Amino acid sequence: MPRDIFALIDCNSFYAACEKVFNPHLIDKPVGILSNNDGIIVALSPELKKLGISRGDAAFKIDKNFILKNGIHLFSSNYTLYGDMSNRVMKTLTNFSPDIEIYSIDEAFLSLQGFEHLNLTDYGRQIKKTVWQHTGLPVSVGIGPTKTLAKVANRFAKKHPFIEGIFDITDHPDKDKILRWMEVEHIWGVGRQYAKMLRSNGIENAFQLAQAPDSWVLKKMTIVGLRMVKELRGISCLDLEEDIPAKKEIVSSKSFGSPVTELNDMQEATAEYCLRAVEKLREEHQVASQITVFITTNRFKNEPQYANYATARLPLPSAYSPDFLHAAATIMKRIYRSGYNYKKSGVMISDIMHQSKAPLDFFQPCYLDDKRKIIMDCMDEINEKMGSRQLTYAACGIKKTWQMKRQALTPSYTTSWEHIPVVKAI
DNA sequence: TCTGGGGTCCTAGGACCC
DNA sequence: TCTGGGGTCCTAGGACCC
Repeated sequence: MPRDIFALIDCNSFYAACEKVFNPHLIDKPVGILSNNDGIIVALSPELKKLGISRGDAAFKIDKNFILKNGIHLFSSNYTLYGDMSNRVMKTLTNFSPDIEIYSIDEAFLSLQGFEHLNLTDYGRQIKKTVWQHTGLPVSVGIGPTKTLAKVANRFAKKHPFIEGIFDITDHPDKDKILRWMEVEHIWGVGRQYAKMLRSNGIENAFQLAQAPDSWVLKKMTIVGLRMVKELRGISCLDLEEDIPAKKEIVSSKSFGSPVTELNDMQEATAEYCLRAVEKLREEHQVASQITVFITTNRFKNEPQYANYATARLPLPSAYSPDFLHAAATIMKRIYRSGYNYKKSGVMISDIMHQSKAPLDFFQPCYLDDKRKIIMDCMDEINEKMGSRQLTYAACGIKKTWQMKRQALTPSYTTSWEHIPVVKAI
């Protein structure tokens, strides 16, 4: 069995880079992308990082004069745009290997097994160049015998401009040195808690972690941690996952643009999230029979706090929006208490199965067995063509005082005819 | 004034059954 | 005084990822 070879391709500052593609005057400018409700910075261009801004900083805390003086541009997050750009990147990557795992919106693993006769660093360079030509997005390429080492190589490539964004750690003479350079908190699979634990046990970098005894790692970090440590040693434990597994739960939740106090508003907002969740369910051709609704106040505020949730089961698995809207409204009535400033609500759909496996029932209307599916398909099609929520339910309300703030949203350049960029002859 | 949203996996412990 | 033990299923909580 030949050993595995993985490449991890990762877009640099993805959200900020997407904005720059369609706003060329932003190139070399500090750009930041905001979370929902324009609350915090979730993505930043290198130029913004250099000014001392970090992921997680509150947007309003950045001084207005500082923004003007440094030519900083902050945008609301435009997931429609980023999702579409992501598809273009992934489509390009499929030209470079038949085996691809789309790991996140801005990352993919490729298997390069069978490509060993090539100079893989050159191949990585070709990948980078092609993605740039097709999309205008810069990527980094890390190559290694395990996914975890490919991640290490990718980070090394990103942090060392002189190697131009491509690094192959396989059989590299400085491998140990690089593992020593890799601090534990940056290893894939080590988060805040584990990093703290490891450091308090004198383990500060990937090299030291790779030396730790199996039994100790197993005890402290479960089987997941042990797999990761083996991968650092060059033993591949994580396979490429090419088939996108069916979702086991679907969540839709959002913070409100401003605090909500009334039951009616809570129900409307939650109906909106519920609708989105069931839409996602239908996109995957699935049905579900369980719904959970949760609500919470703002835990950062010094005021009375309340959080609650409850679950309901549908008599039969369904993907018919009104089934879920009805259940959600009933749950909300049960868990809502007046006298609080609510910050957020959400809907989780679980107990999911493919629609072809849904049981039928002679005595009750079933999703696939009557007009319900036809109505849903029709609604989805109209909304797809005419813009989302052209056709919706009154349960979602009209005033929508709770709607999130997005004051600096860029156009949907690639997915809306109205927003498509126009080239003008001068 | 702010502090996102959407997922997965693993483990421990309780309920229940035989 | 002693009050099994093993298996399965479910849930909550904790860790991680982007």
